[in-house]
Amino acid sequence: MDIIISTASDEPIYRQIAQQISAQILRGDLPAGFCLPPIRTAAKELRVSIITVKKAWEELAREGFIDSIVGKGCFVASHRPGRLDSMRFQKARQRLLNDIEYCRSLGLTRQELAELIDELYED
Amino acid sequence: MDIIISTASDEPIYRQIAQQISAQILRGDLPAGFCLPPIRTAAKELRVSIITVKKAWEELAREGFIDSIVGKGCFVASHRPGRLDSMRFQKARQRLLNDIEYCRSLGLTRQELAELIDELYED
Amino acid sequence: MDIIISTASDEPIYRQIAQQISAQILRGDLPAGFCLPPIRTAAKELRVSIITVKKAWEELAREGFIDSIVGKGCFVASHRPGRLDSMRFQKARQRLLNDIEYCRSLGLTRQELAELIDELYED
Amino acid sequence: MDIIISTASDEPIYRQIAQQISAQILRGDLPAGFCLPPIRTAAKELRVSIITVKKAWEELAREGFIDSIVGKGCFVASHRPGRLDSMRFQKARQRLLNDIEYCRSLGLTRQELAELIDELYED
DNA sequence: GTGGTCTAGACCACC
DNA sequence: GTGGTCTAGACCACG
Repeated sequence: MDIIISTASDEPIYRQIAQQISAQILRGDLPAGFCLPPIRTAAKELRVSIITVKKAWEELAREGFIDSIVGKGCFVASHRPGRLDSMRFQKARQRLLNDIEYCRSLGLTRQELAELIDELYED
Repeated sequence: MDIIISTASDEPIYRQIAQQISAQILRGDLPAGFCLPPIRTAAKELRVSIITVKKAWEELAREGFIDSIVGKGCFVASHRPGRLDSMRFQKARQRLLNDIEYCRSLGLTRQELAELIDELYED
Repeated sequence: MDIIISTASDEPIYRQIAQQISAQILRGDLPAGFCLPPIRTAAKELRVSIITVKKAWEELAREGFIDSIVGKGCFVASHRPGRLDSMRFQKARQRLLNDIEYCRSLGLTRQELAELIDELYED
Repeated sequence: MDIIISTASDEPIYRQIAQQISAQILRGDLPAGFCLPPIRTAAKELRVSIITVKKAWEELAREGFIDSIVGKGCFVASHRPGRLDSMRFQKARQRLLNDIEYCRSLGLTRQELAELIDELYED
């Protein structure tokens, strides 16, 4: 449960949770078959409502990241080889698409954009 | 009023308007002193509520892009040389920050990120 | 709001609602652009919790049947021609698949199955 | 014990077991008087909890497919001639009823339904 | 013990 | 007014 919640963010809490867990799965930190903590436990640990955790788990199940089995728990789903990697790029692409377009509408050249991103990547 | 509104987007309408106008100012399409149309006119042309346009104008004024003069209208603010350019980068930086971090959490290397951005910049 | 809820059914209420509305859309009874009643109104009319209606609306939005616009309402989405018809068959196929297999495991011949279905179609 | 269990299915495990055994009885694969394995043995073989097998056996007994004799075991019940066959159709009818109605609500004609079933029966 | 559903009631941003 | 999120607390079926 390596999750950081920011109440300041405009991203809803349940989505923050889902995104961070899906990122962990995509990175390979959570292997297939791994059992997520029960929603009640996770809720207590993250200091949020059970329902908020449940919404996050639901989103993960809907996107195919986990399988939820009543009475047993929620488990990281297994994917065919290479699938995770392509999803990783797809997710990144989705997220970046609008921003790149926005930067272009700002008149940034390709060169300027590349430099900006390099600077930000360092943190 | 070269503005495209998408009701499907999750970005609120007033913010879509404000962003597109600020981008036009930053690009230099709207010069300092340019008079924005009155909110009622803009609302009619964009087919949105007056209150929506008002919020957009307010956001632009808050960010210092326009000055509102009671009884006369809203005018594009003038900036000292180089200021617009630095704002352009600041806006882009703000927008990209979270997403670059997300891409890093996905495990993308600097190289992979650069390639992805290049690909997206082409459209 | 031509919806019948059966508390006896093992199908959850929110899913009964979603299925009946999606069926109405697929049949063409609810045209593209049609505005669904607000969740509070629908909840009152159907005598269920607001949340139950919301879950139904969410499911419909997730499946692309409706678009939900904050502050305005939920509207039947438009589809390209022929799309609704193919979805109609896809939905039916999904639903029947398991049952046909079950009937086969029961040893029903194709002929017996056809007769049974004919009988049931009449009600 | 020719039984396949899918934890992914939304059908509870005990019901999957009961359905597959009842199908075997209805098909005549398990003759009257046949002795089912003791629940502990079955549980071990199927890799499920004892309580799950117990529930499956109970369901079968409730439906009249088996008789449970304390201290001796569970035996496939005997039926008067023709009874099994009528039960076979009754089971199929039960299962198909809701789905045929759903297909009708989708606006499928009798003809379309028949073609769809034919297609699915082939697998 | 687990997840799934349903409930009531609150606050928020947007239009 | 609208939908979106978060809250607390209940009951159920399943294993």
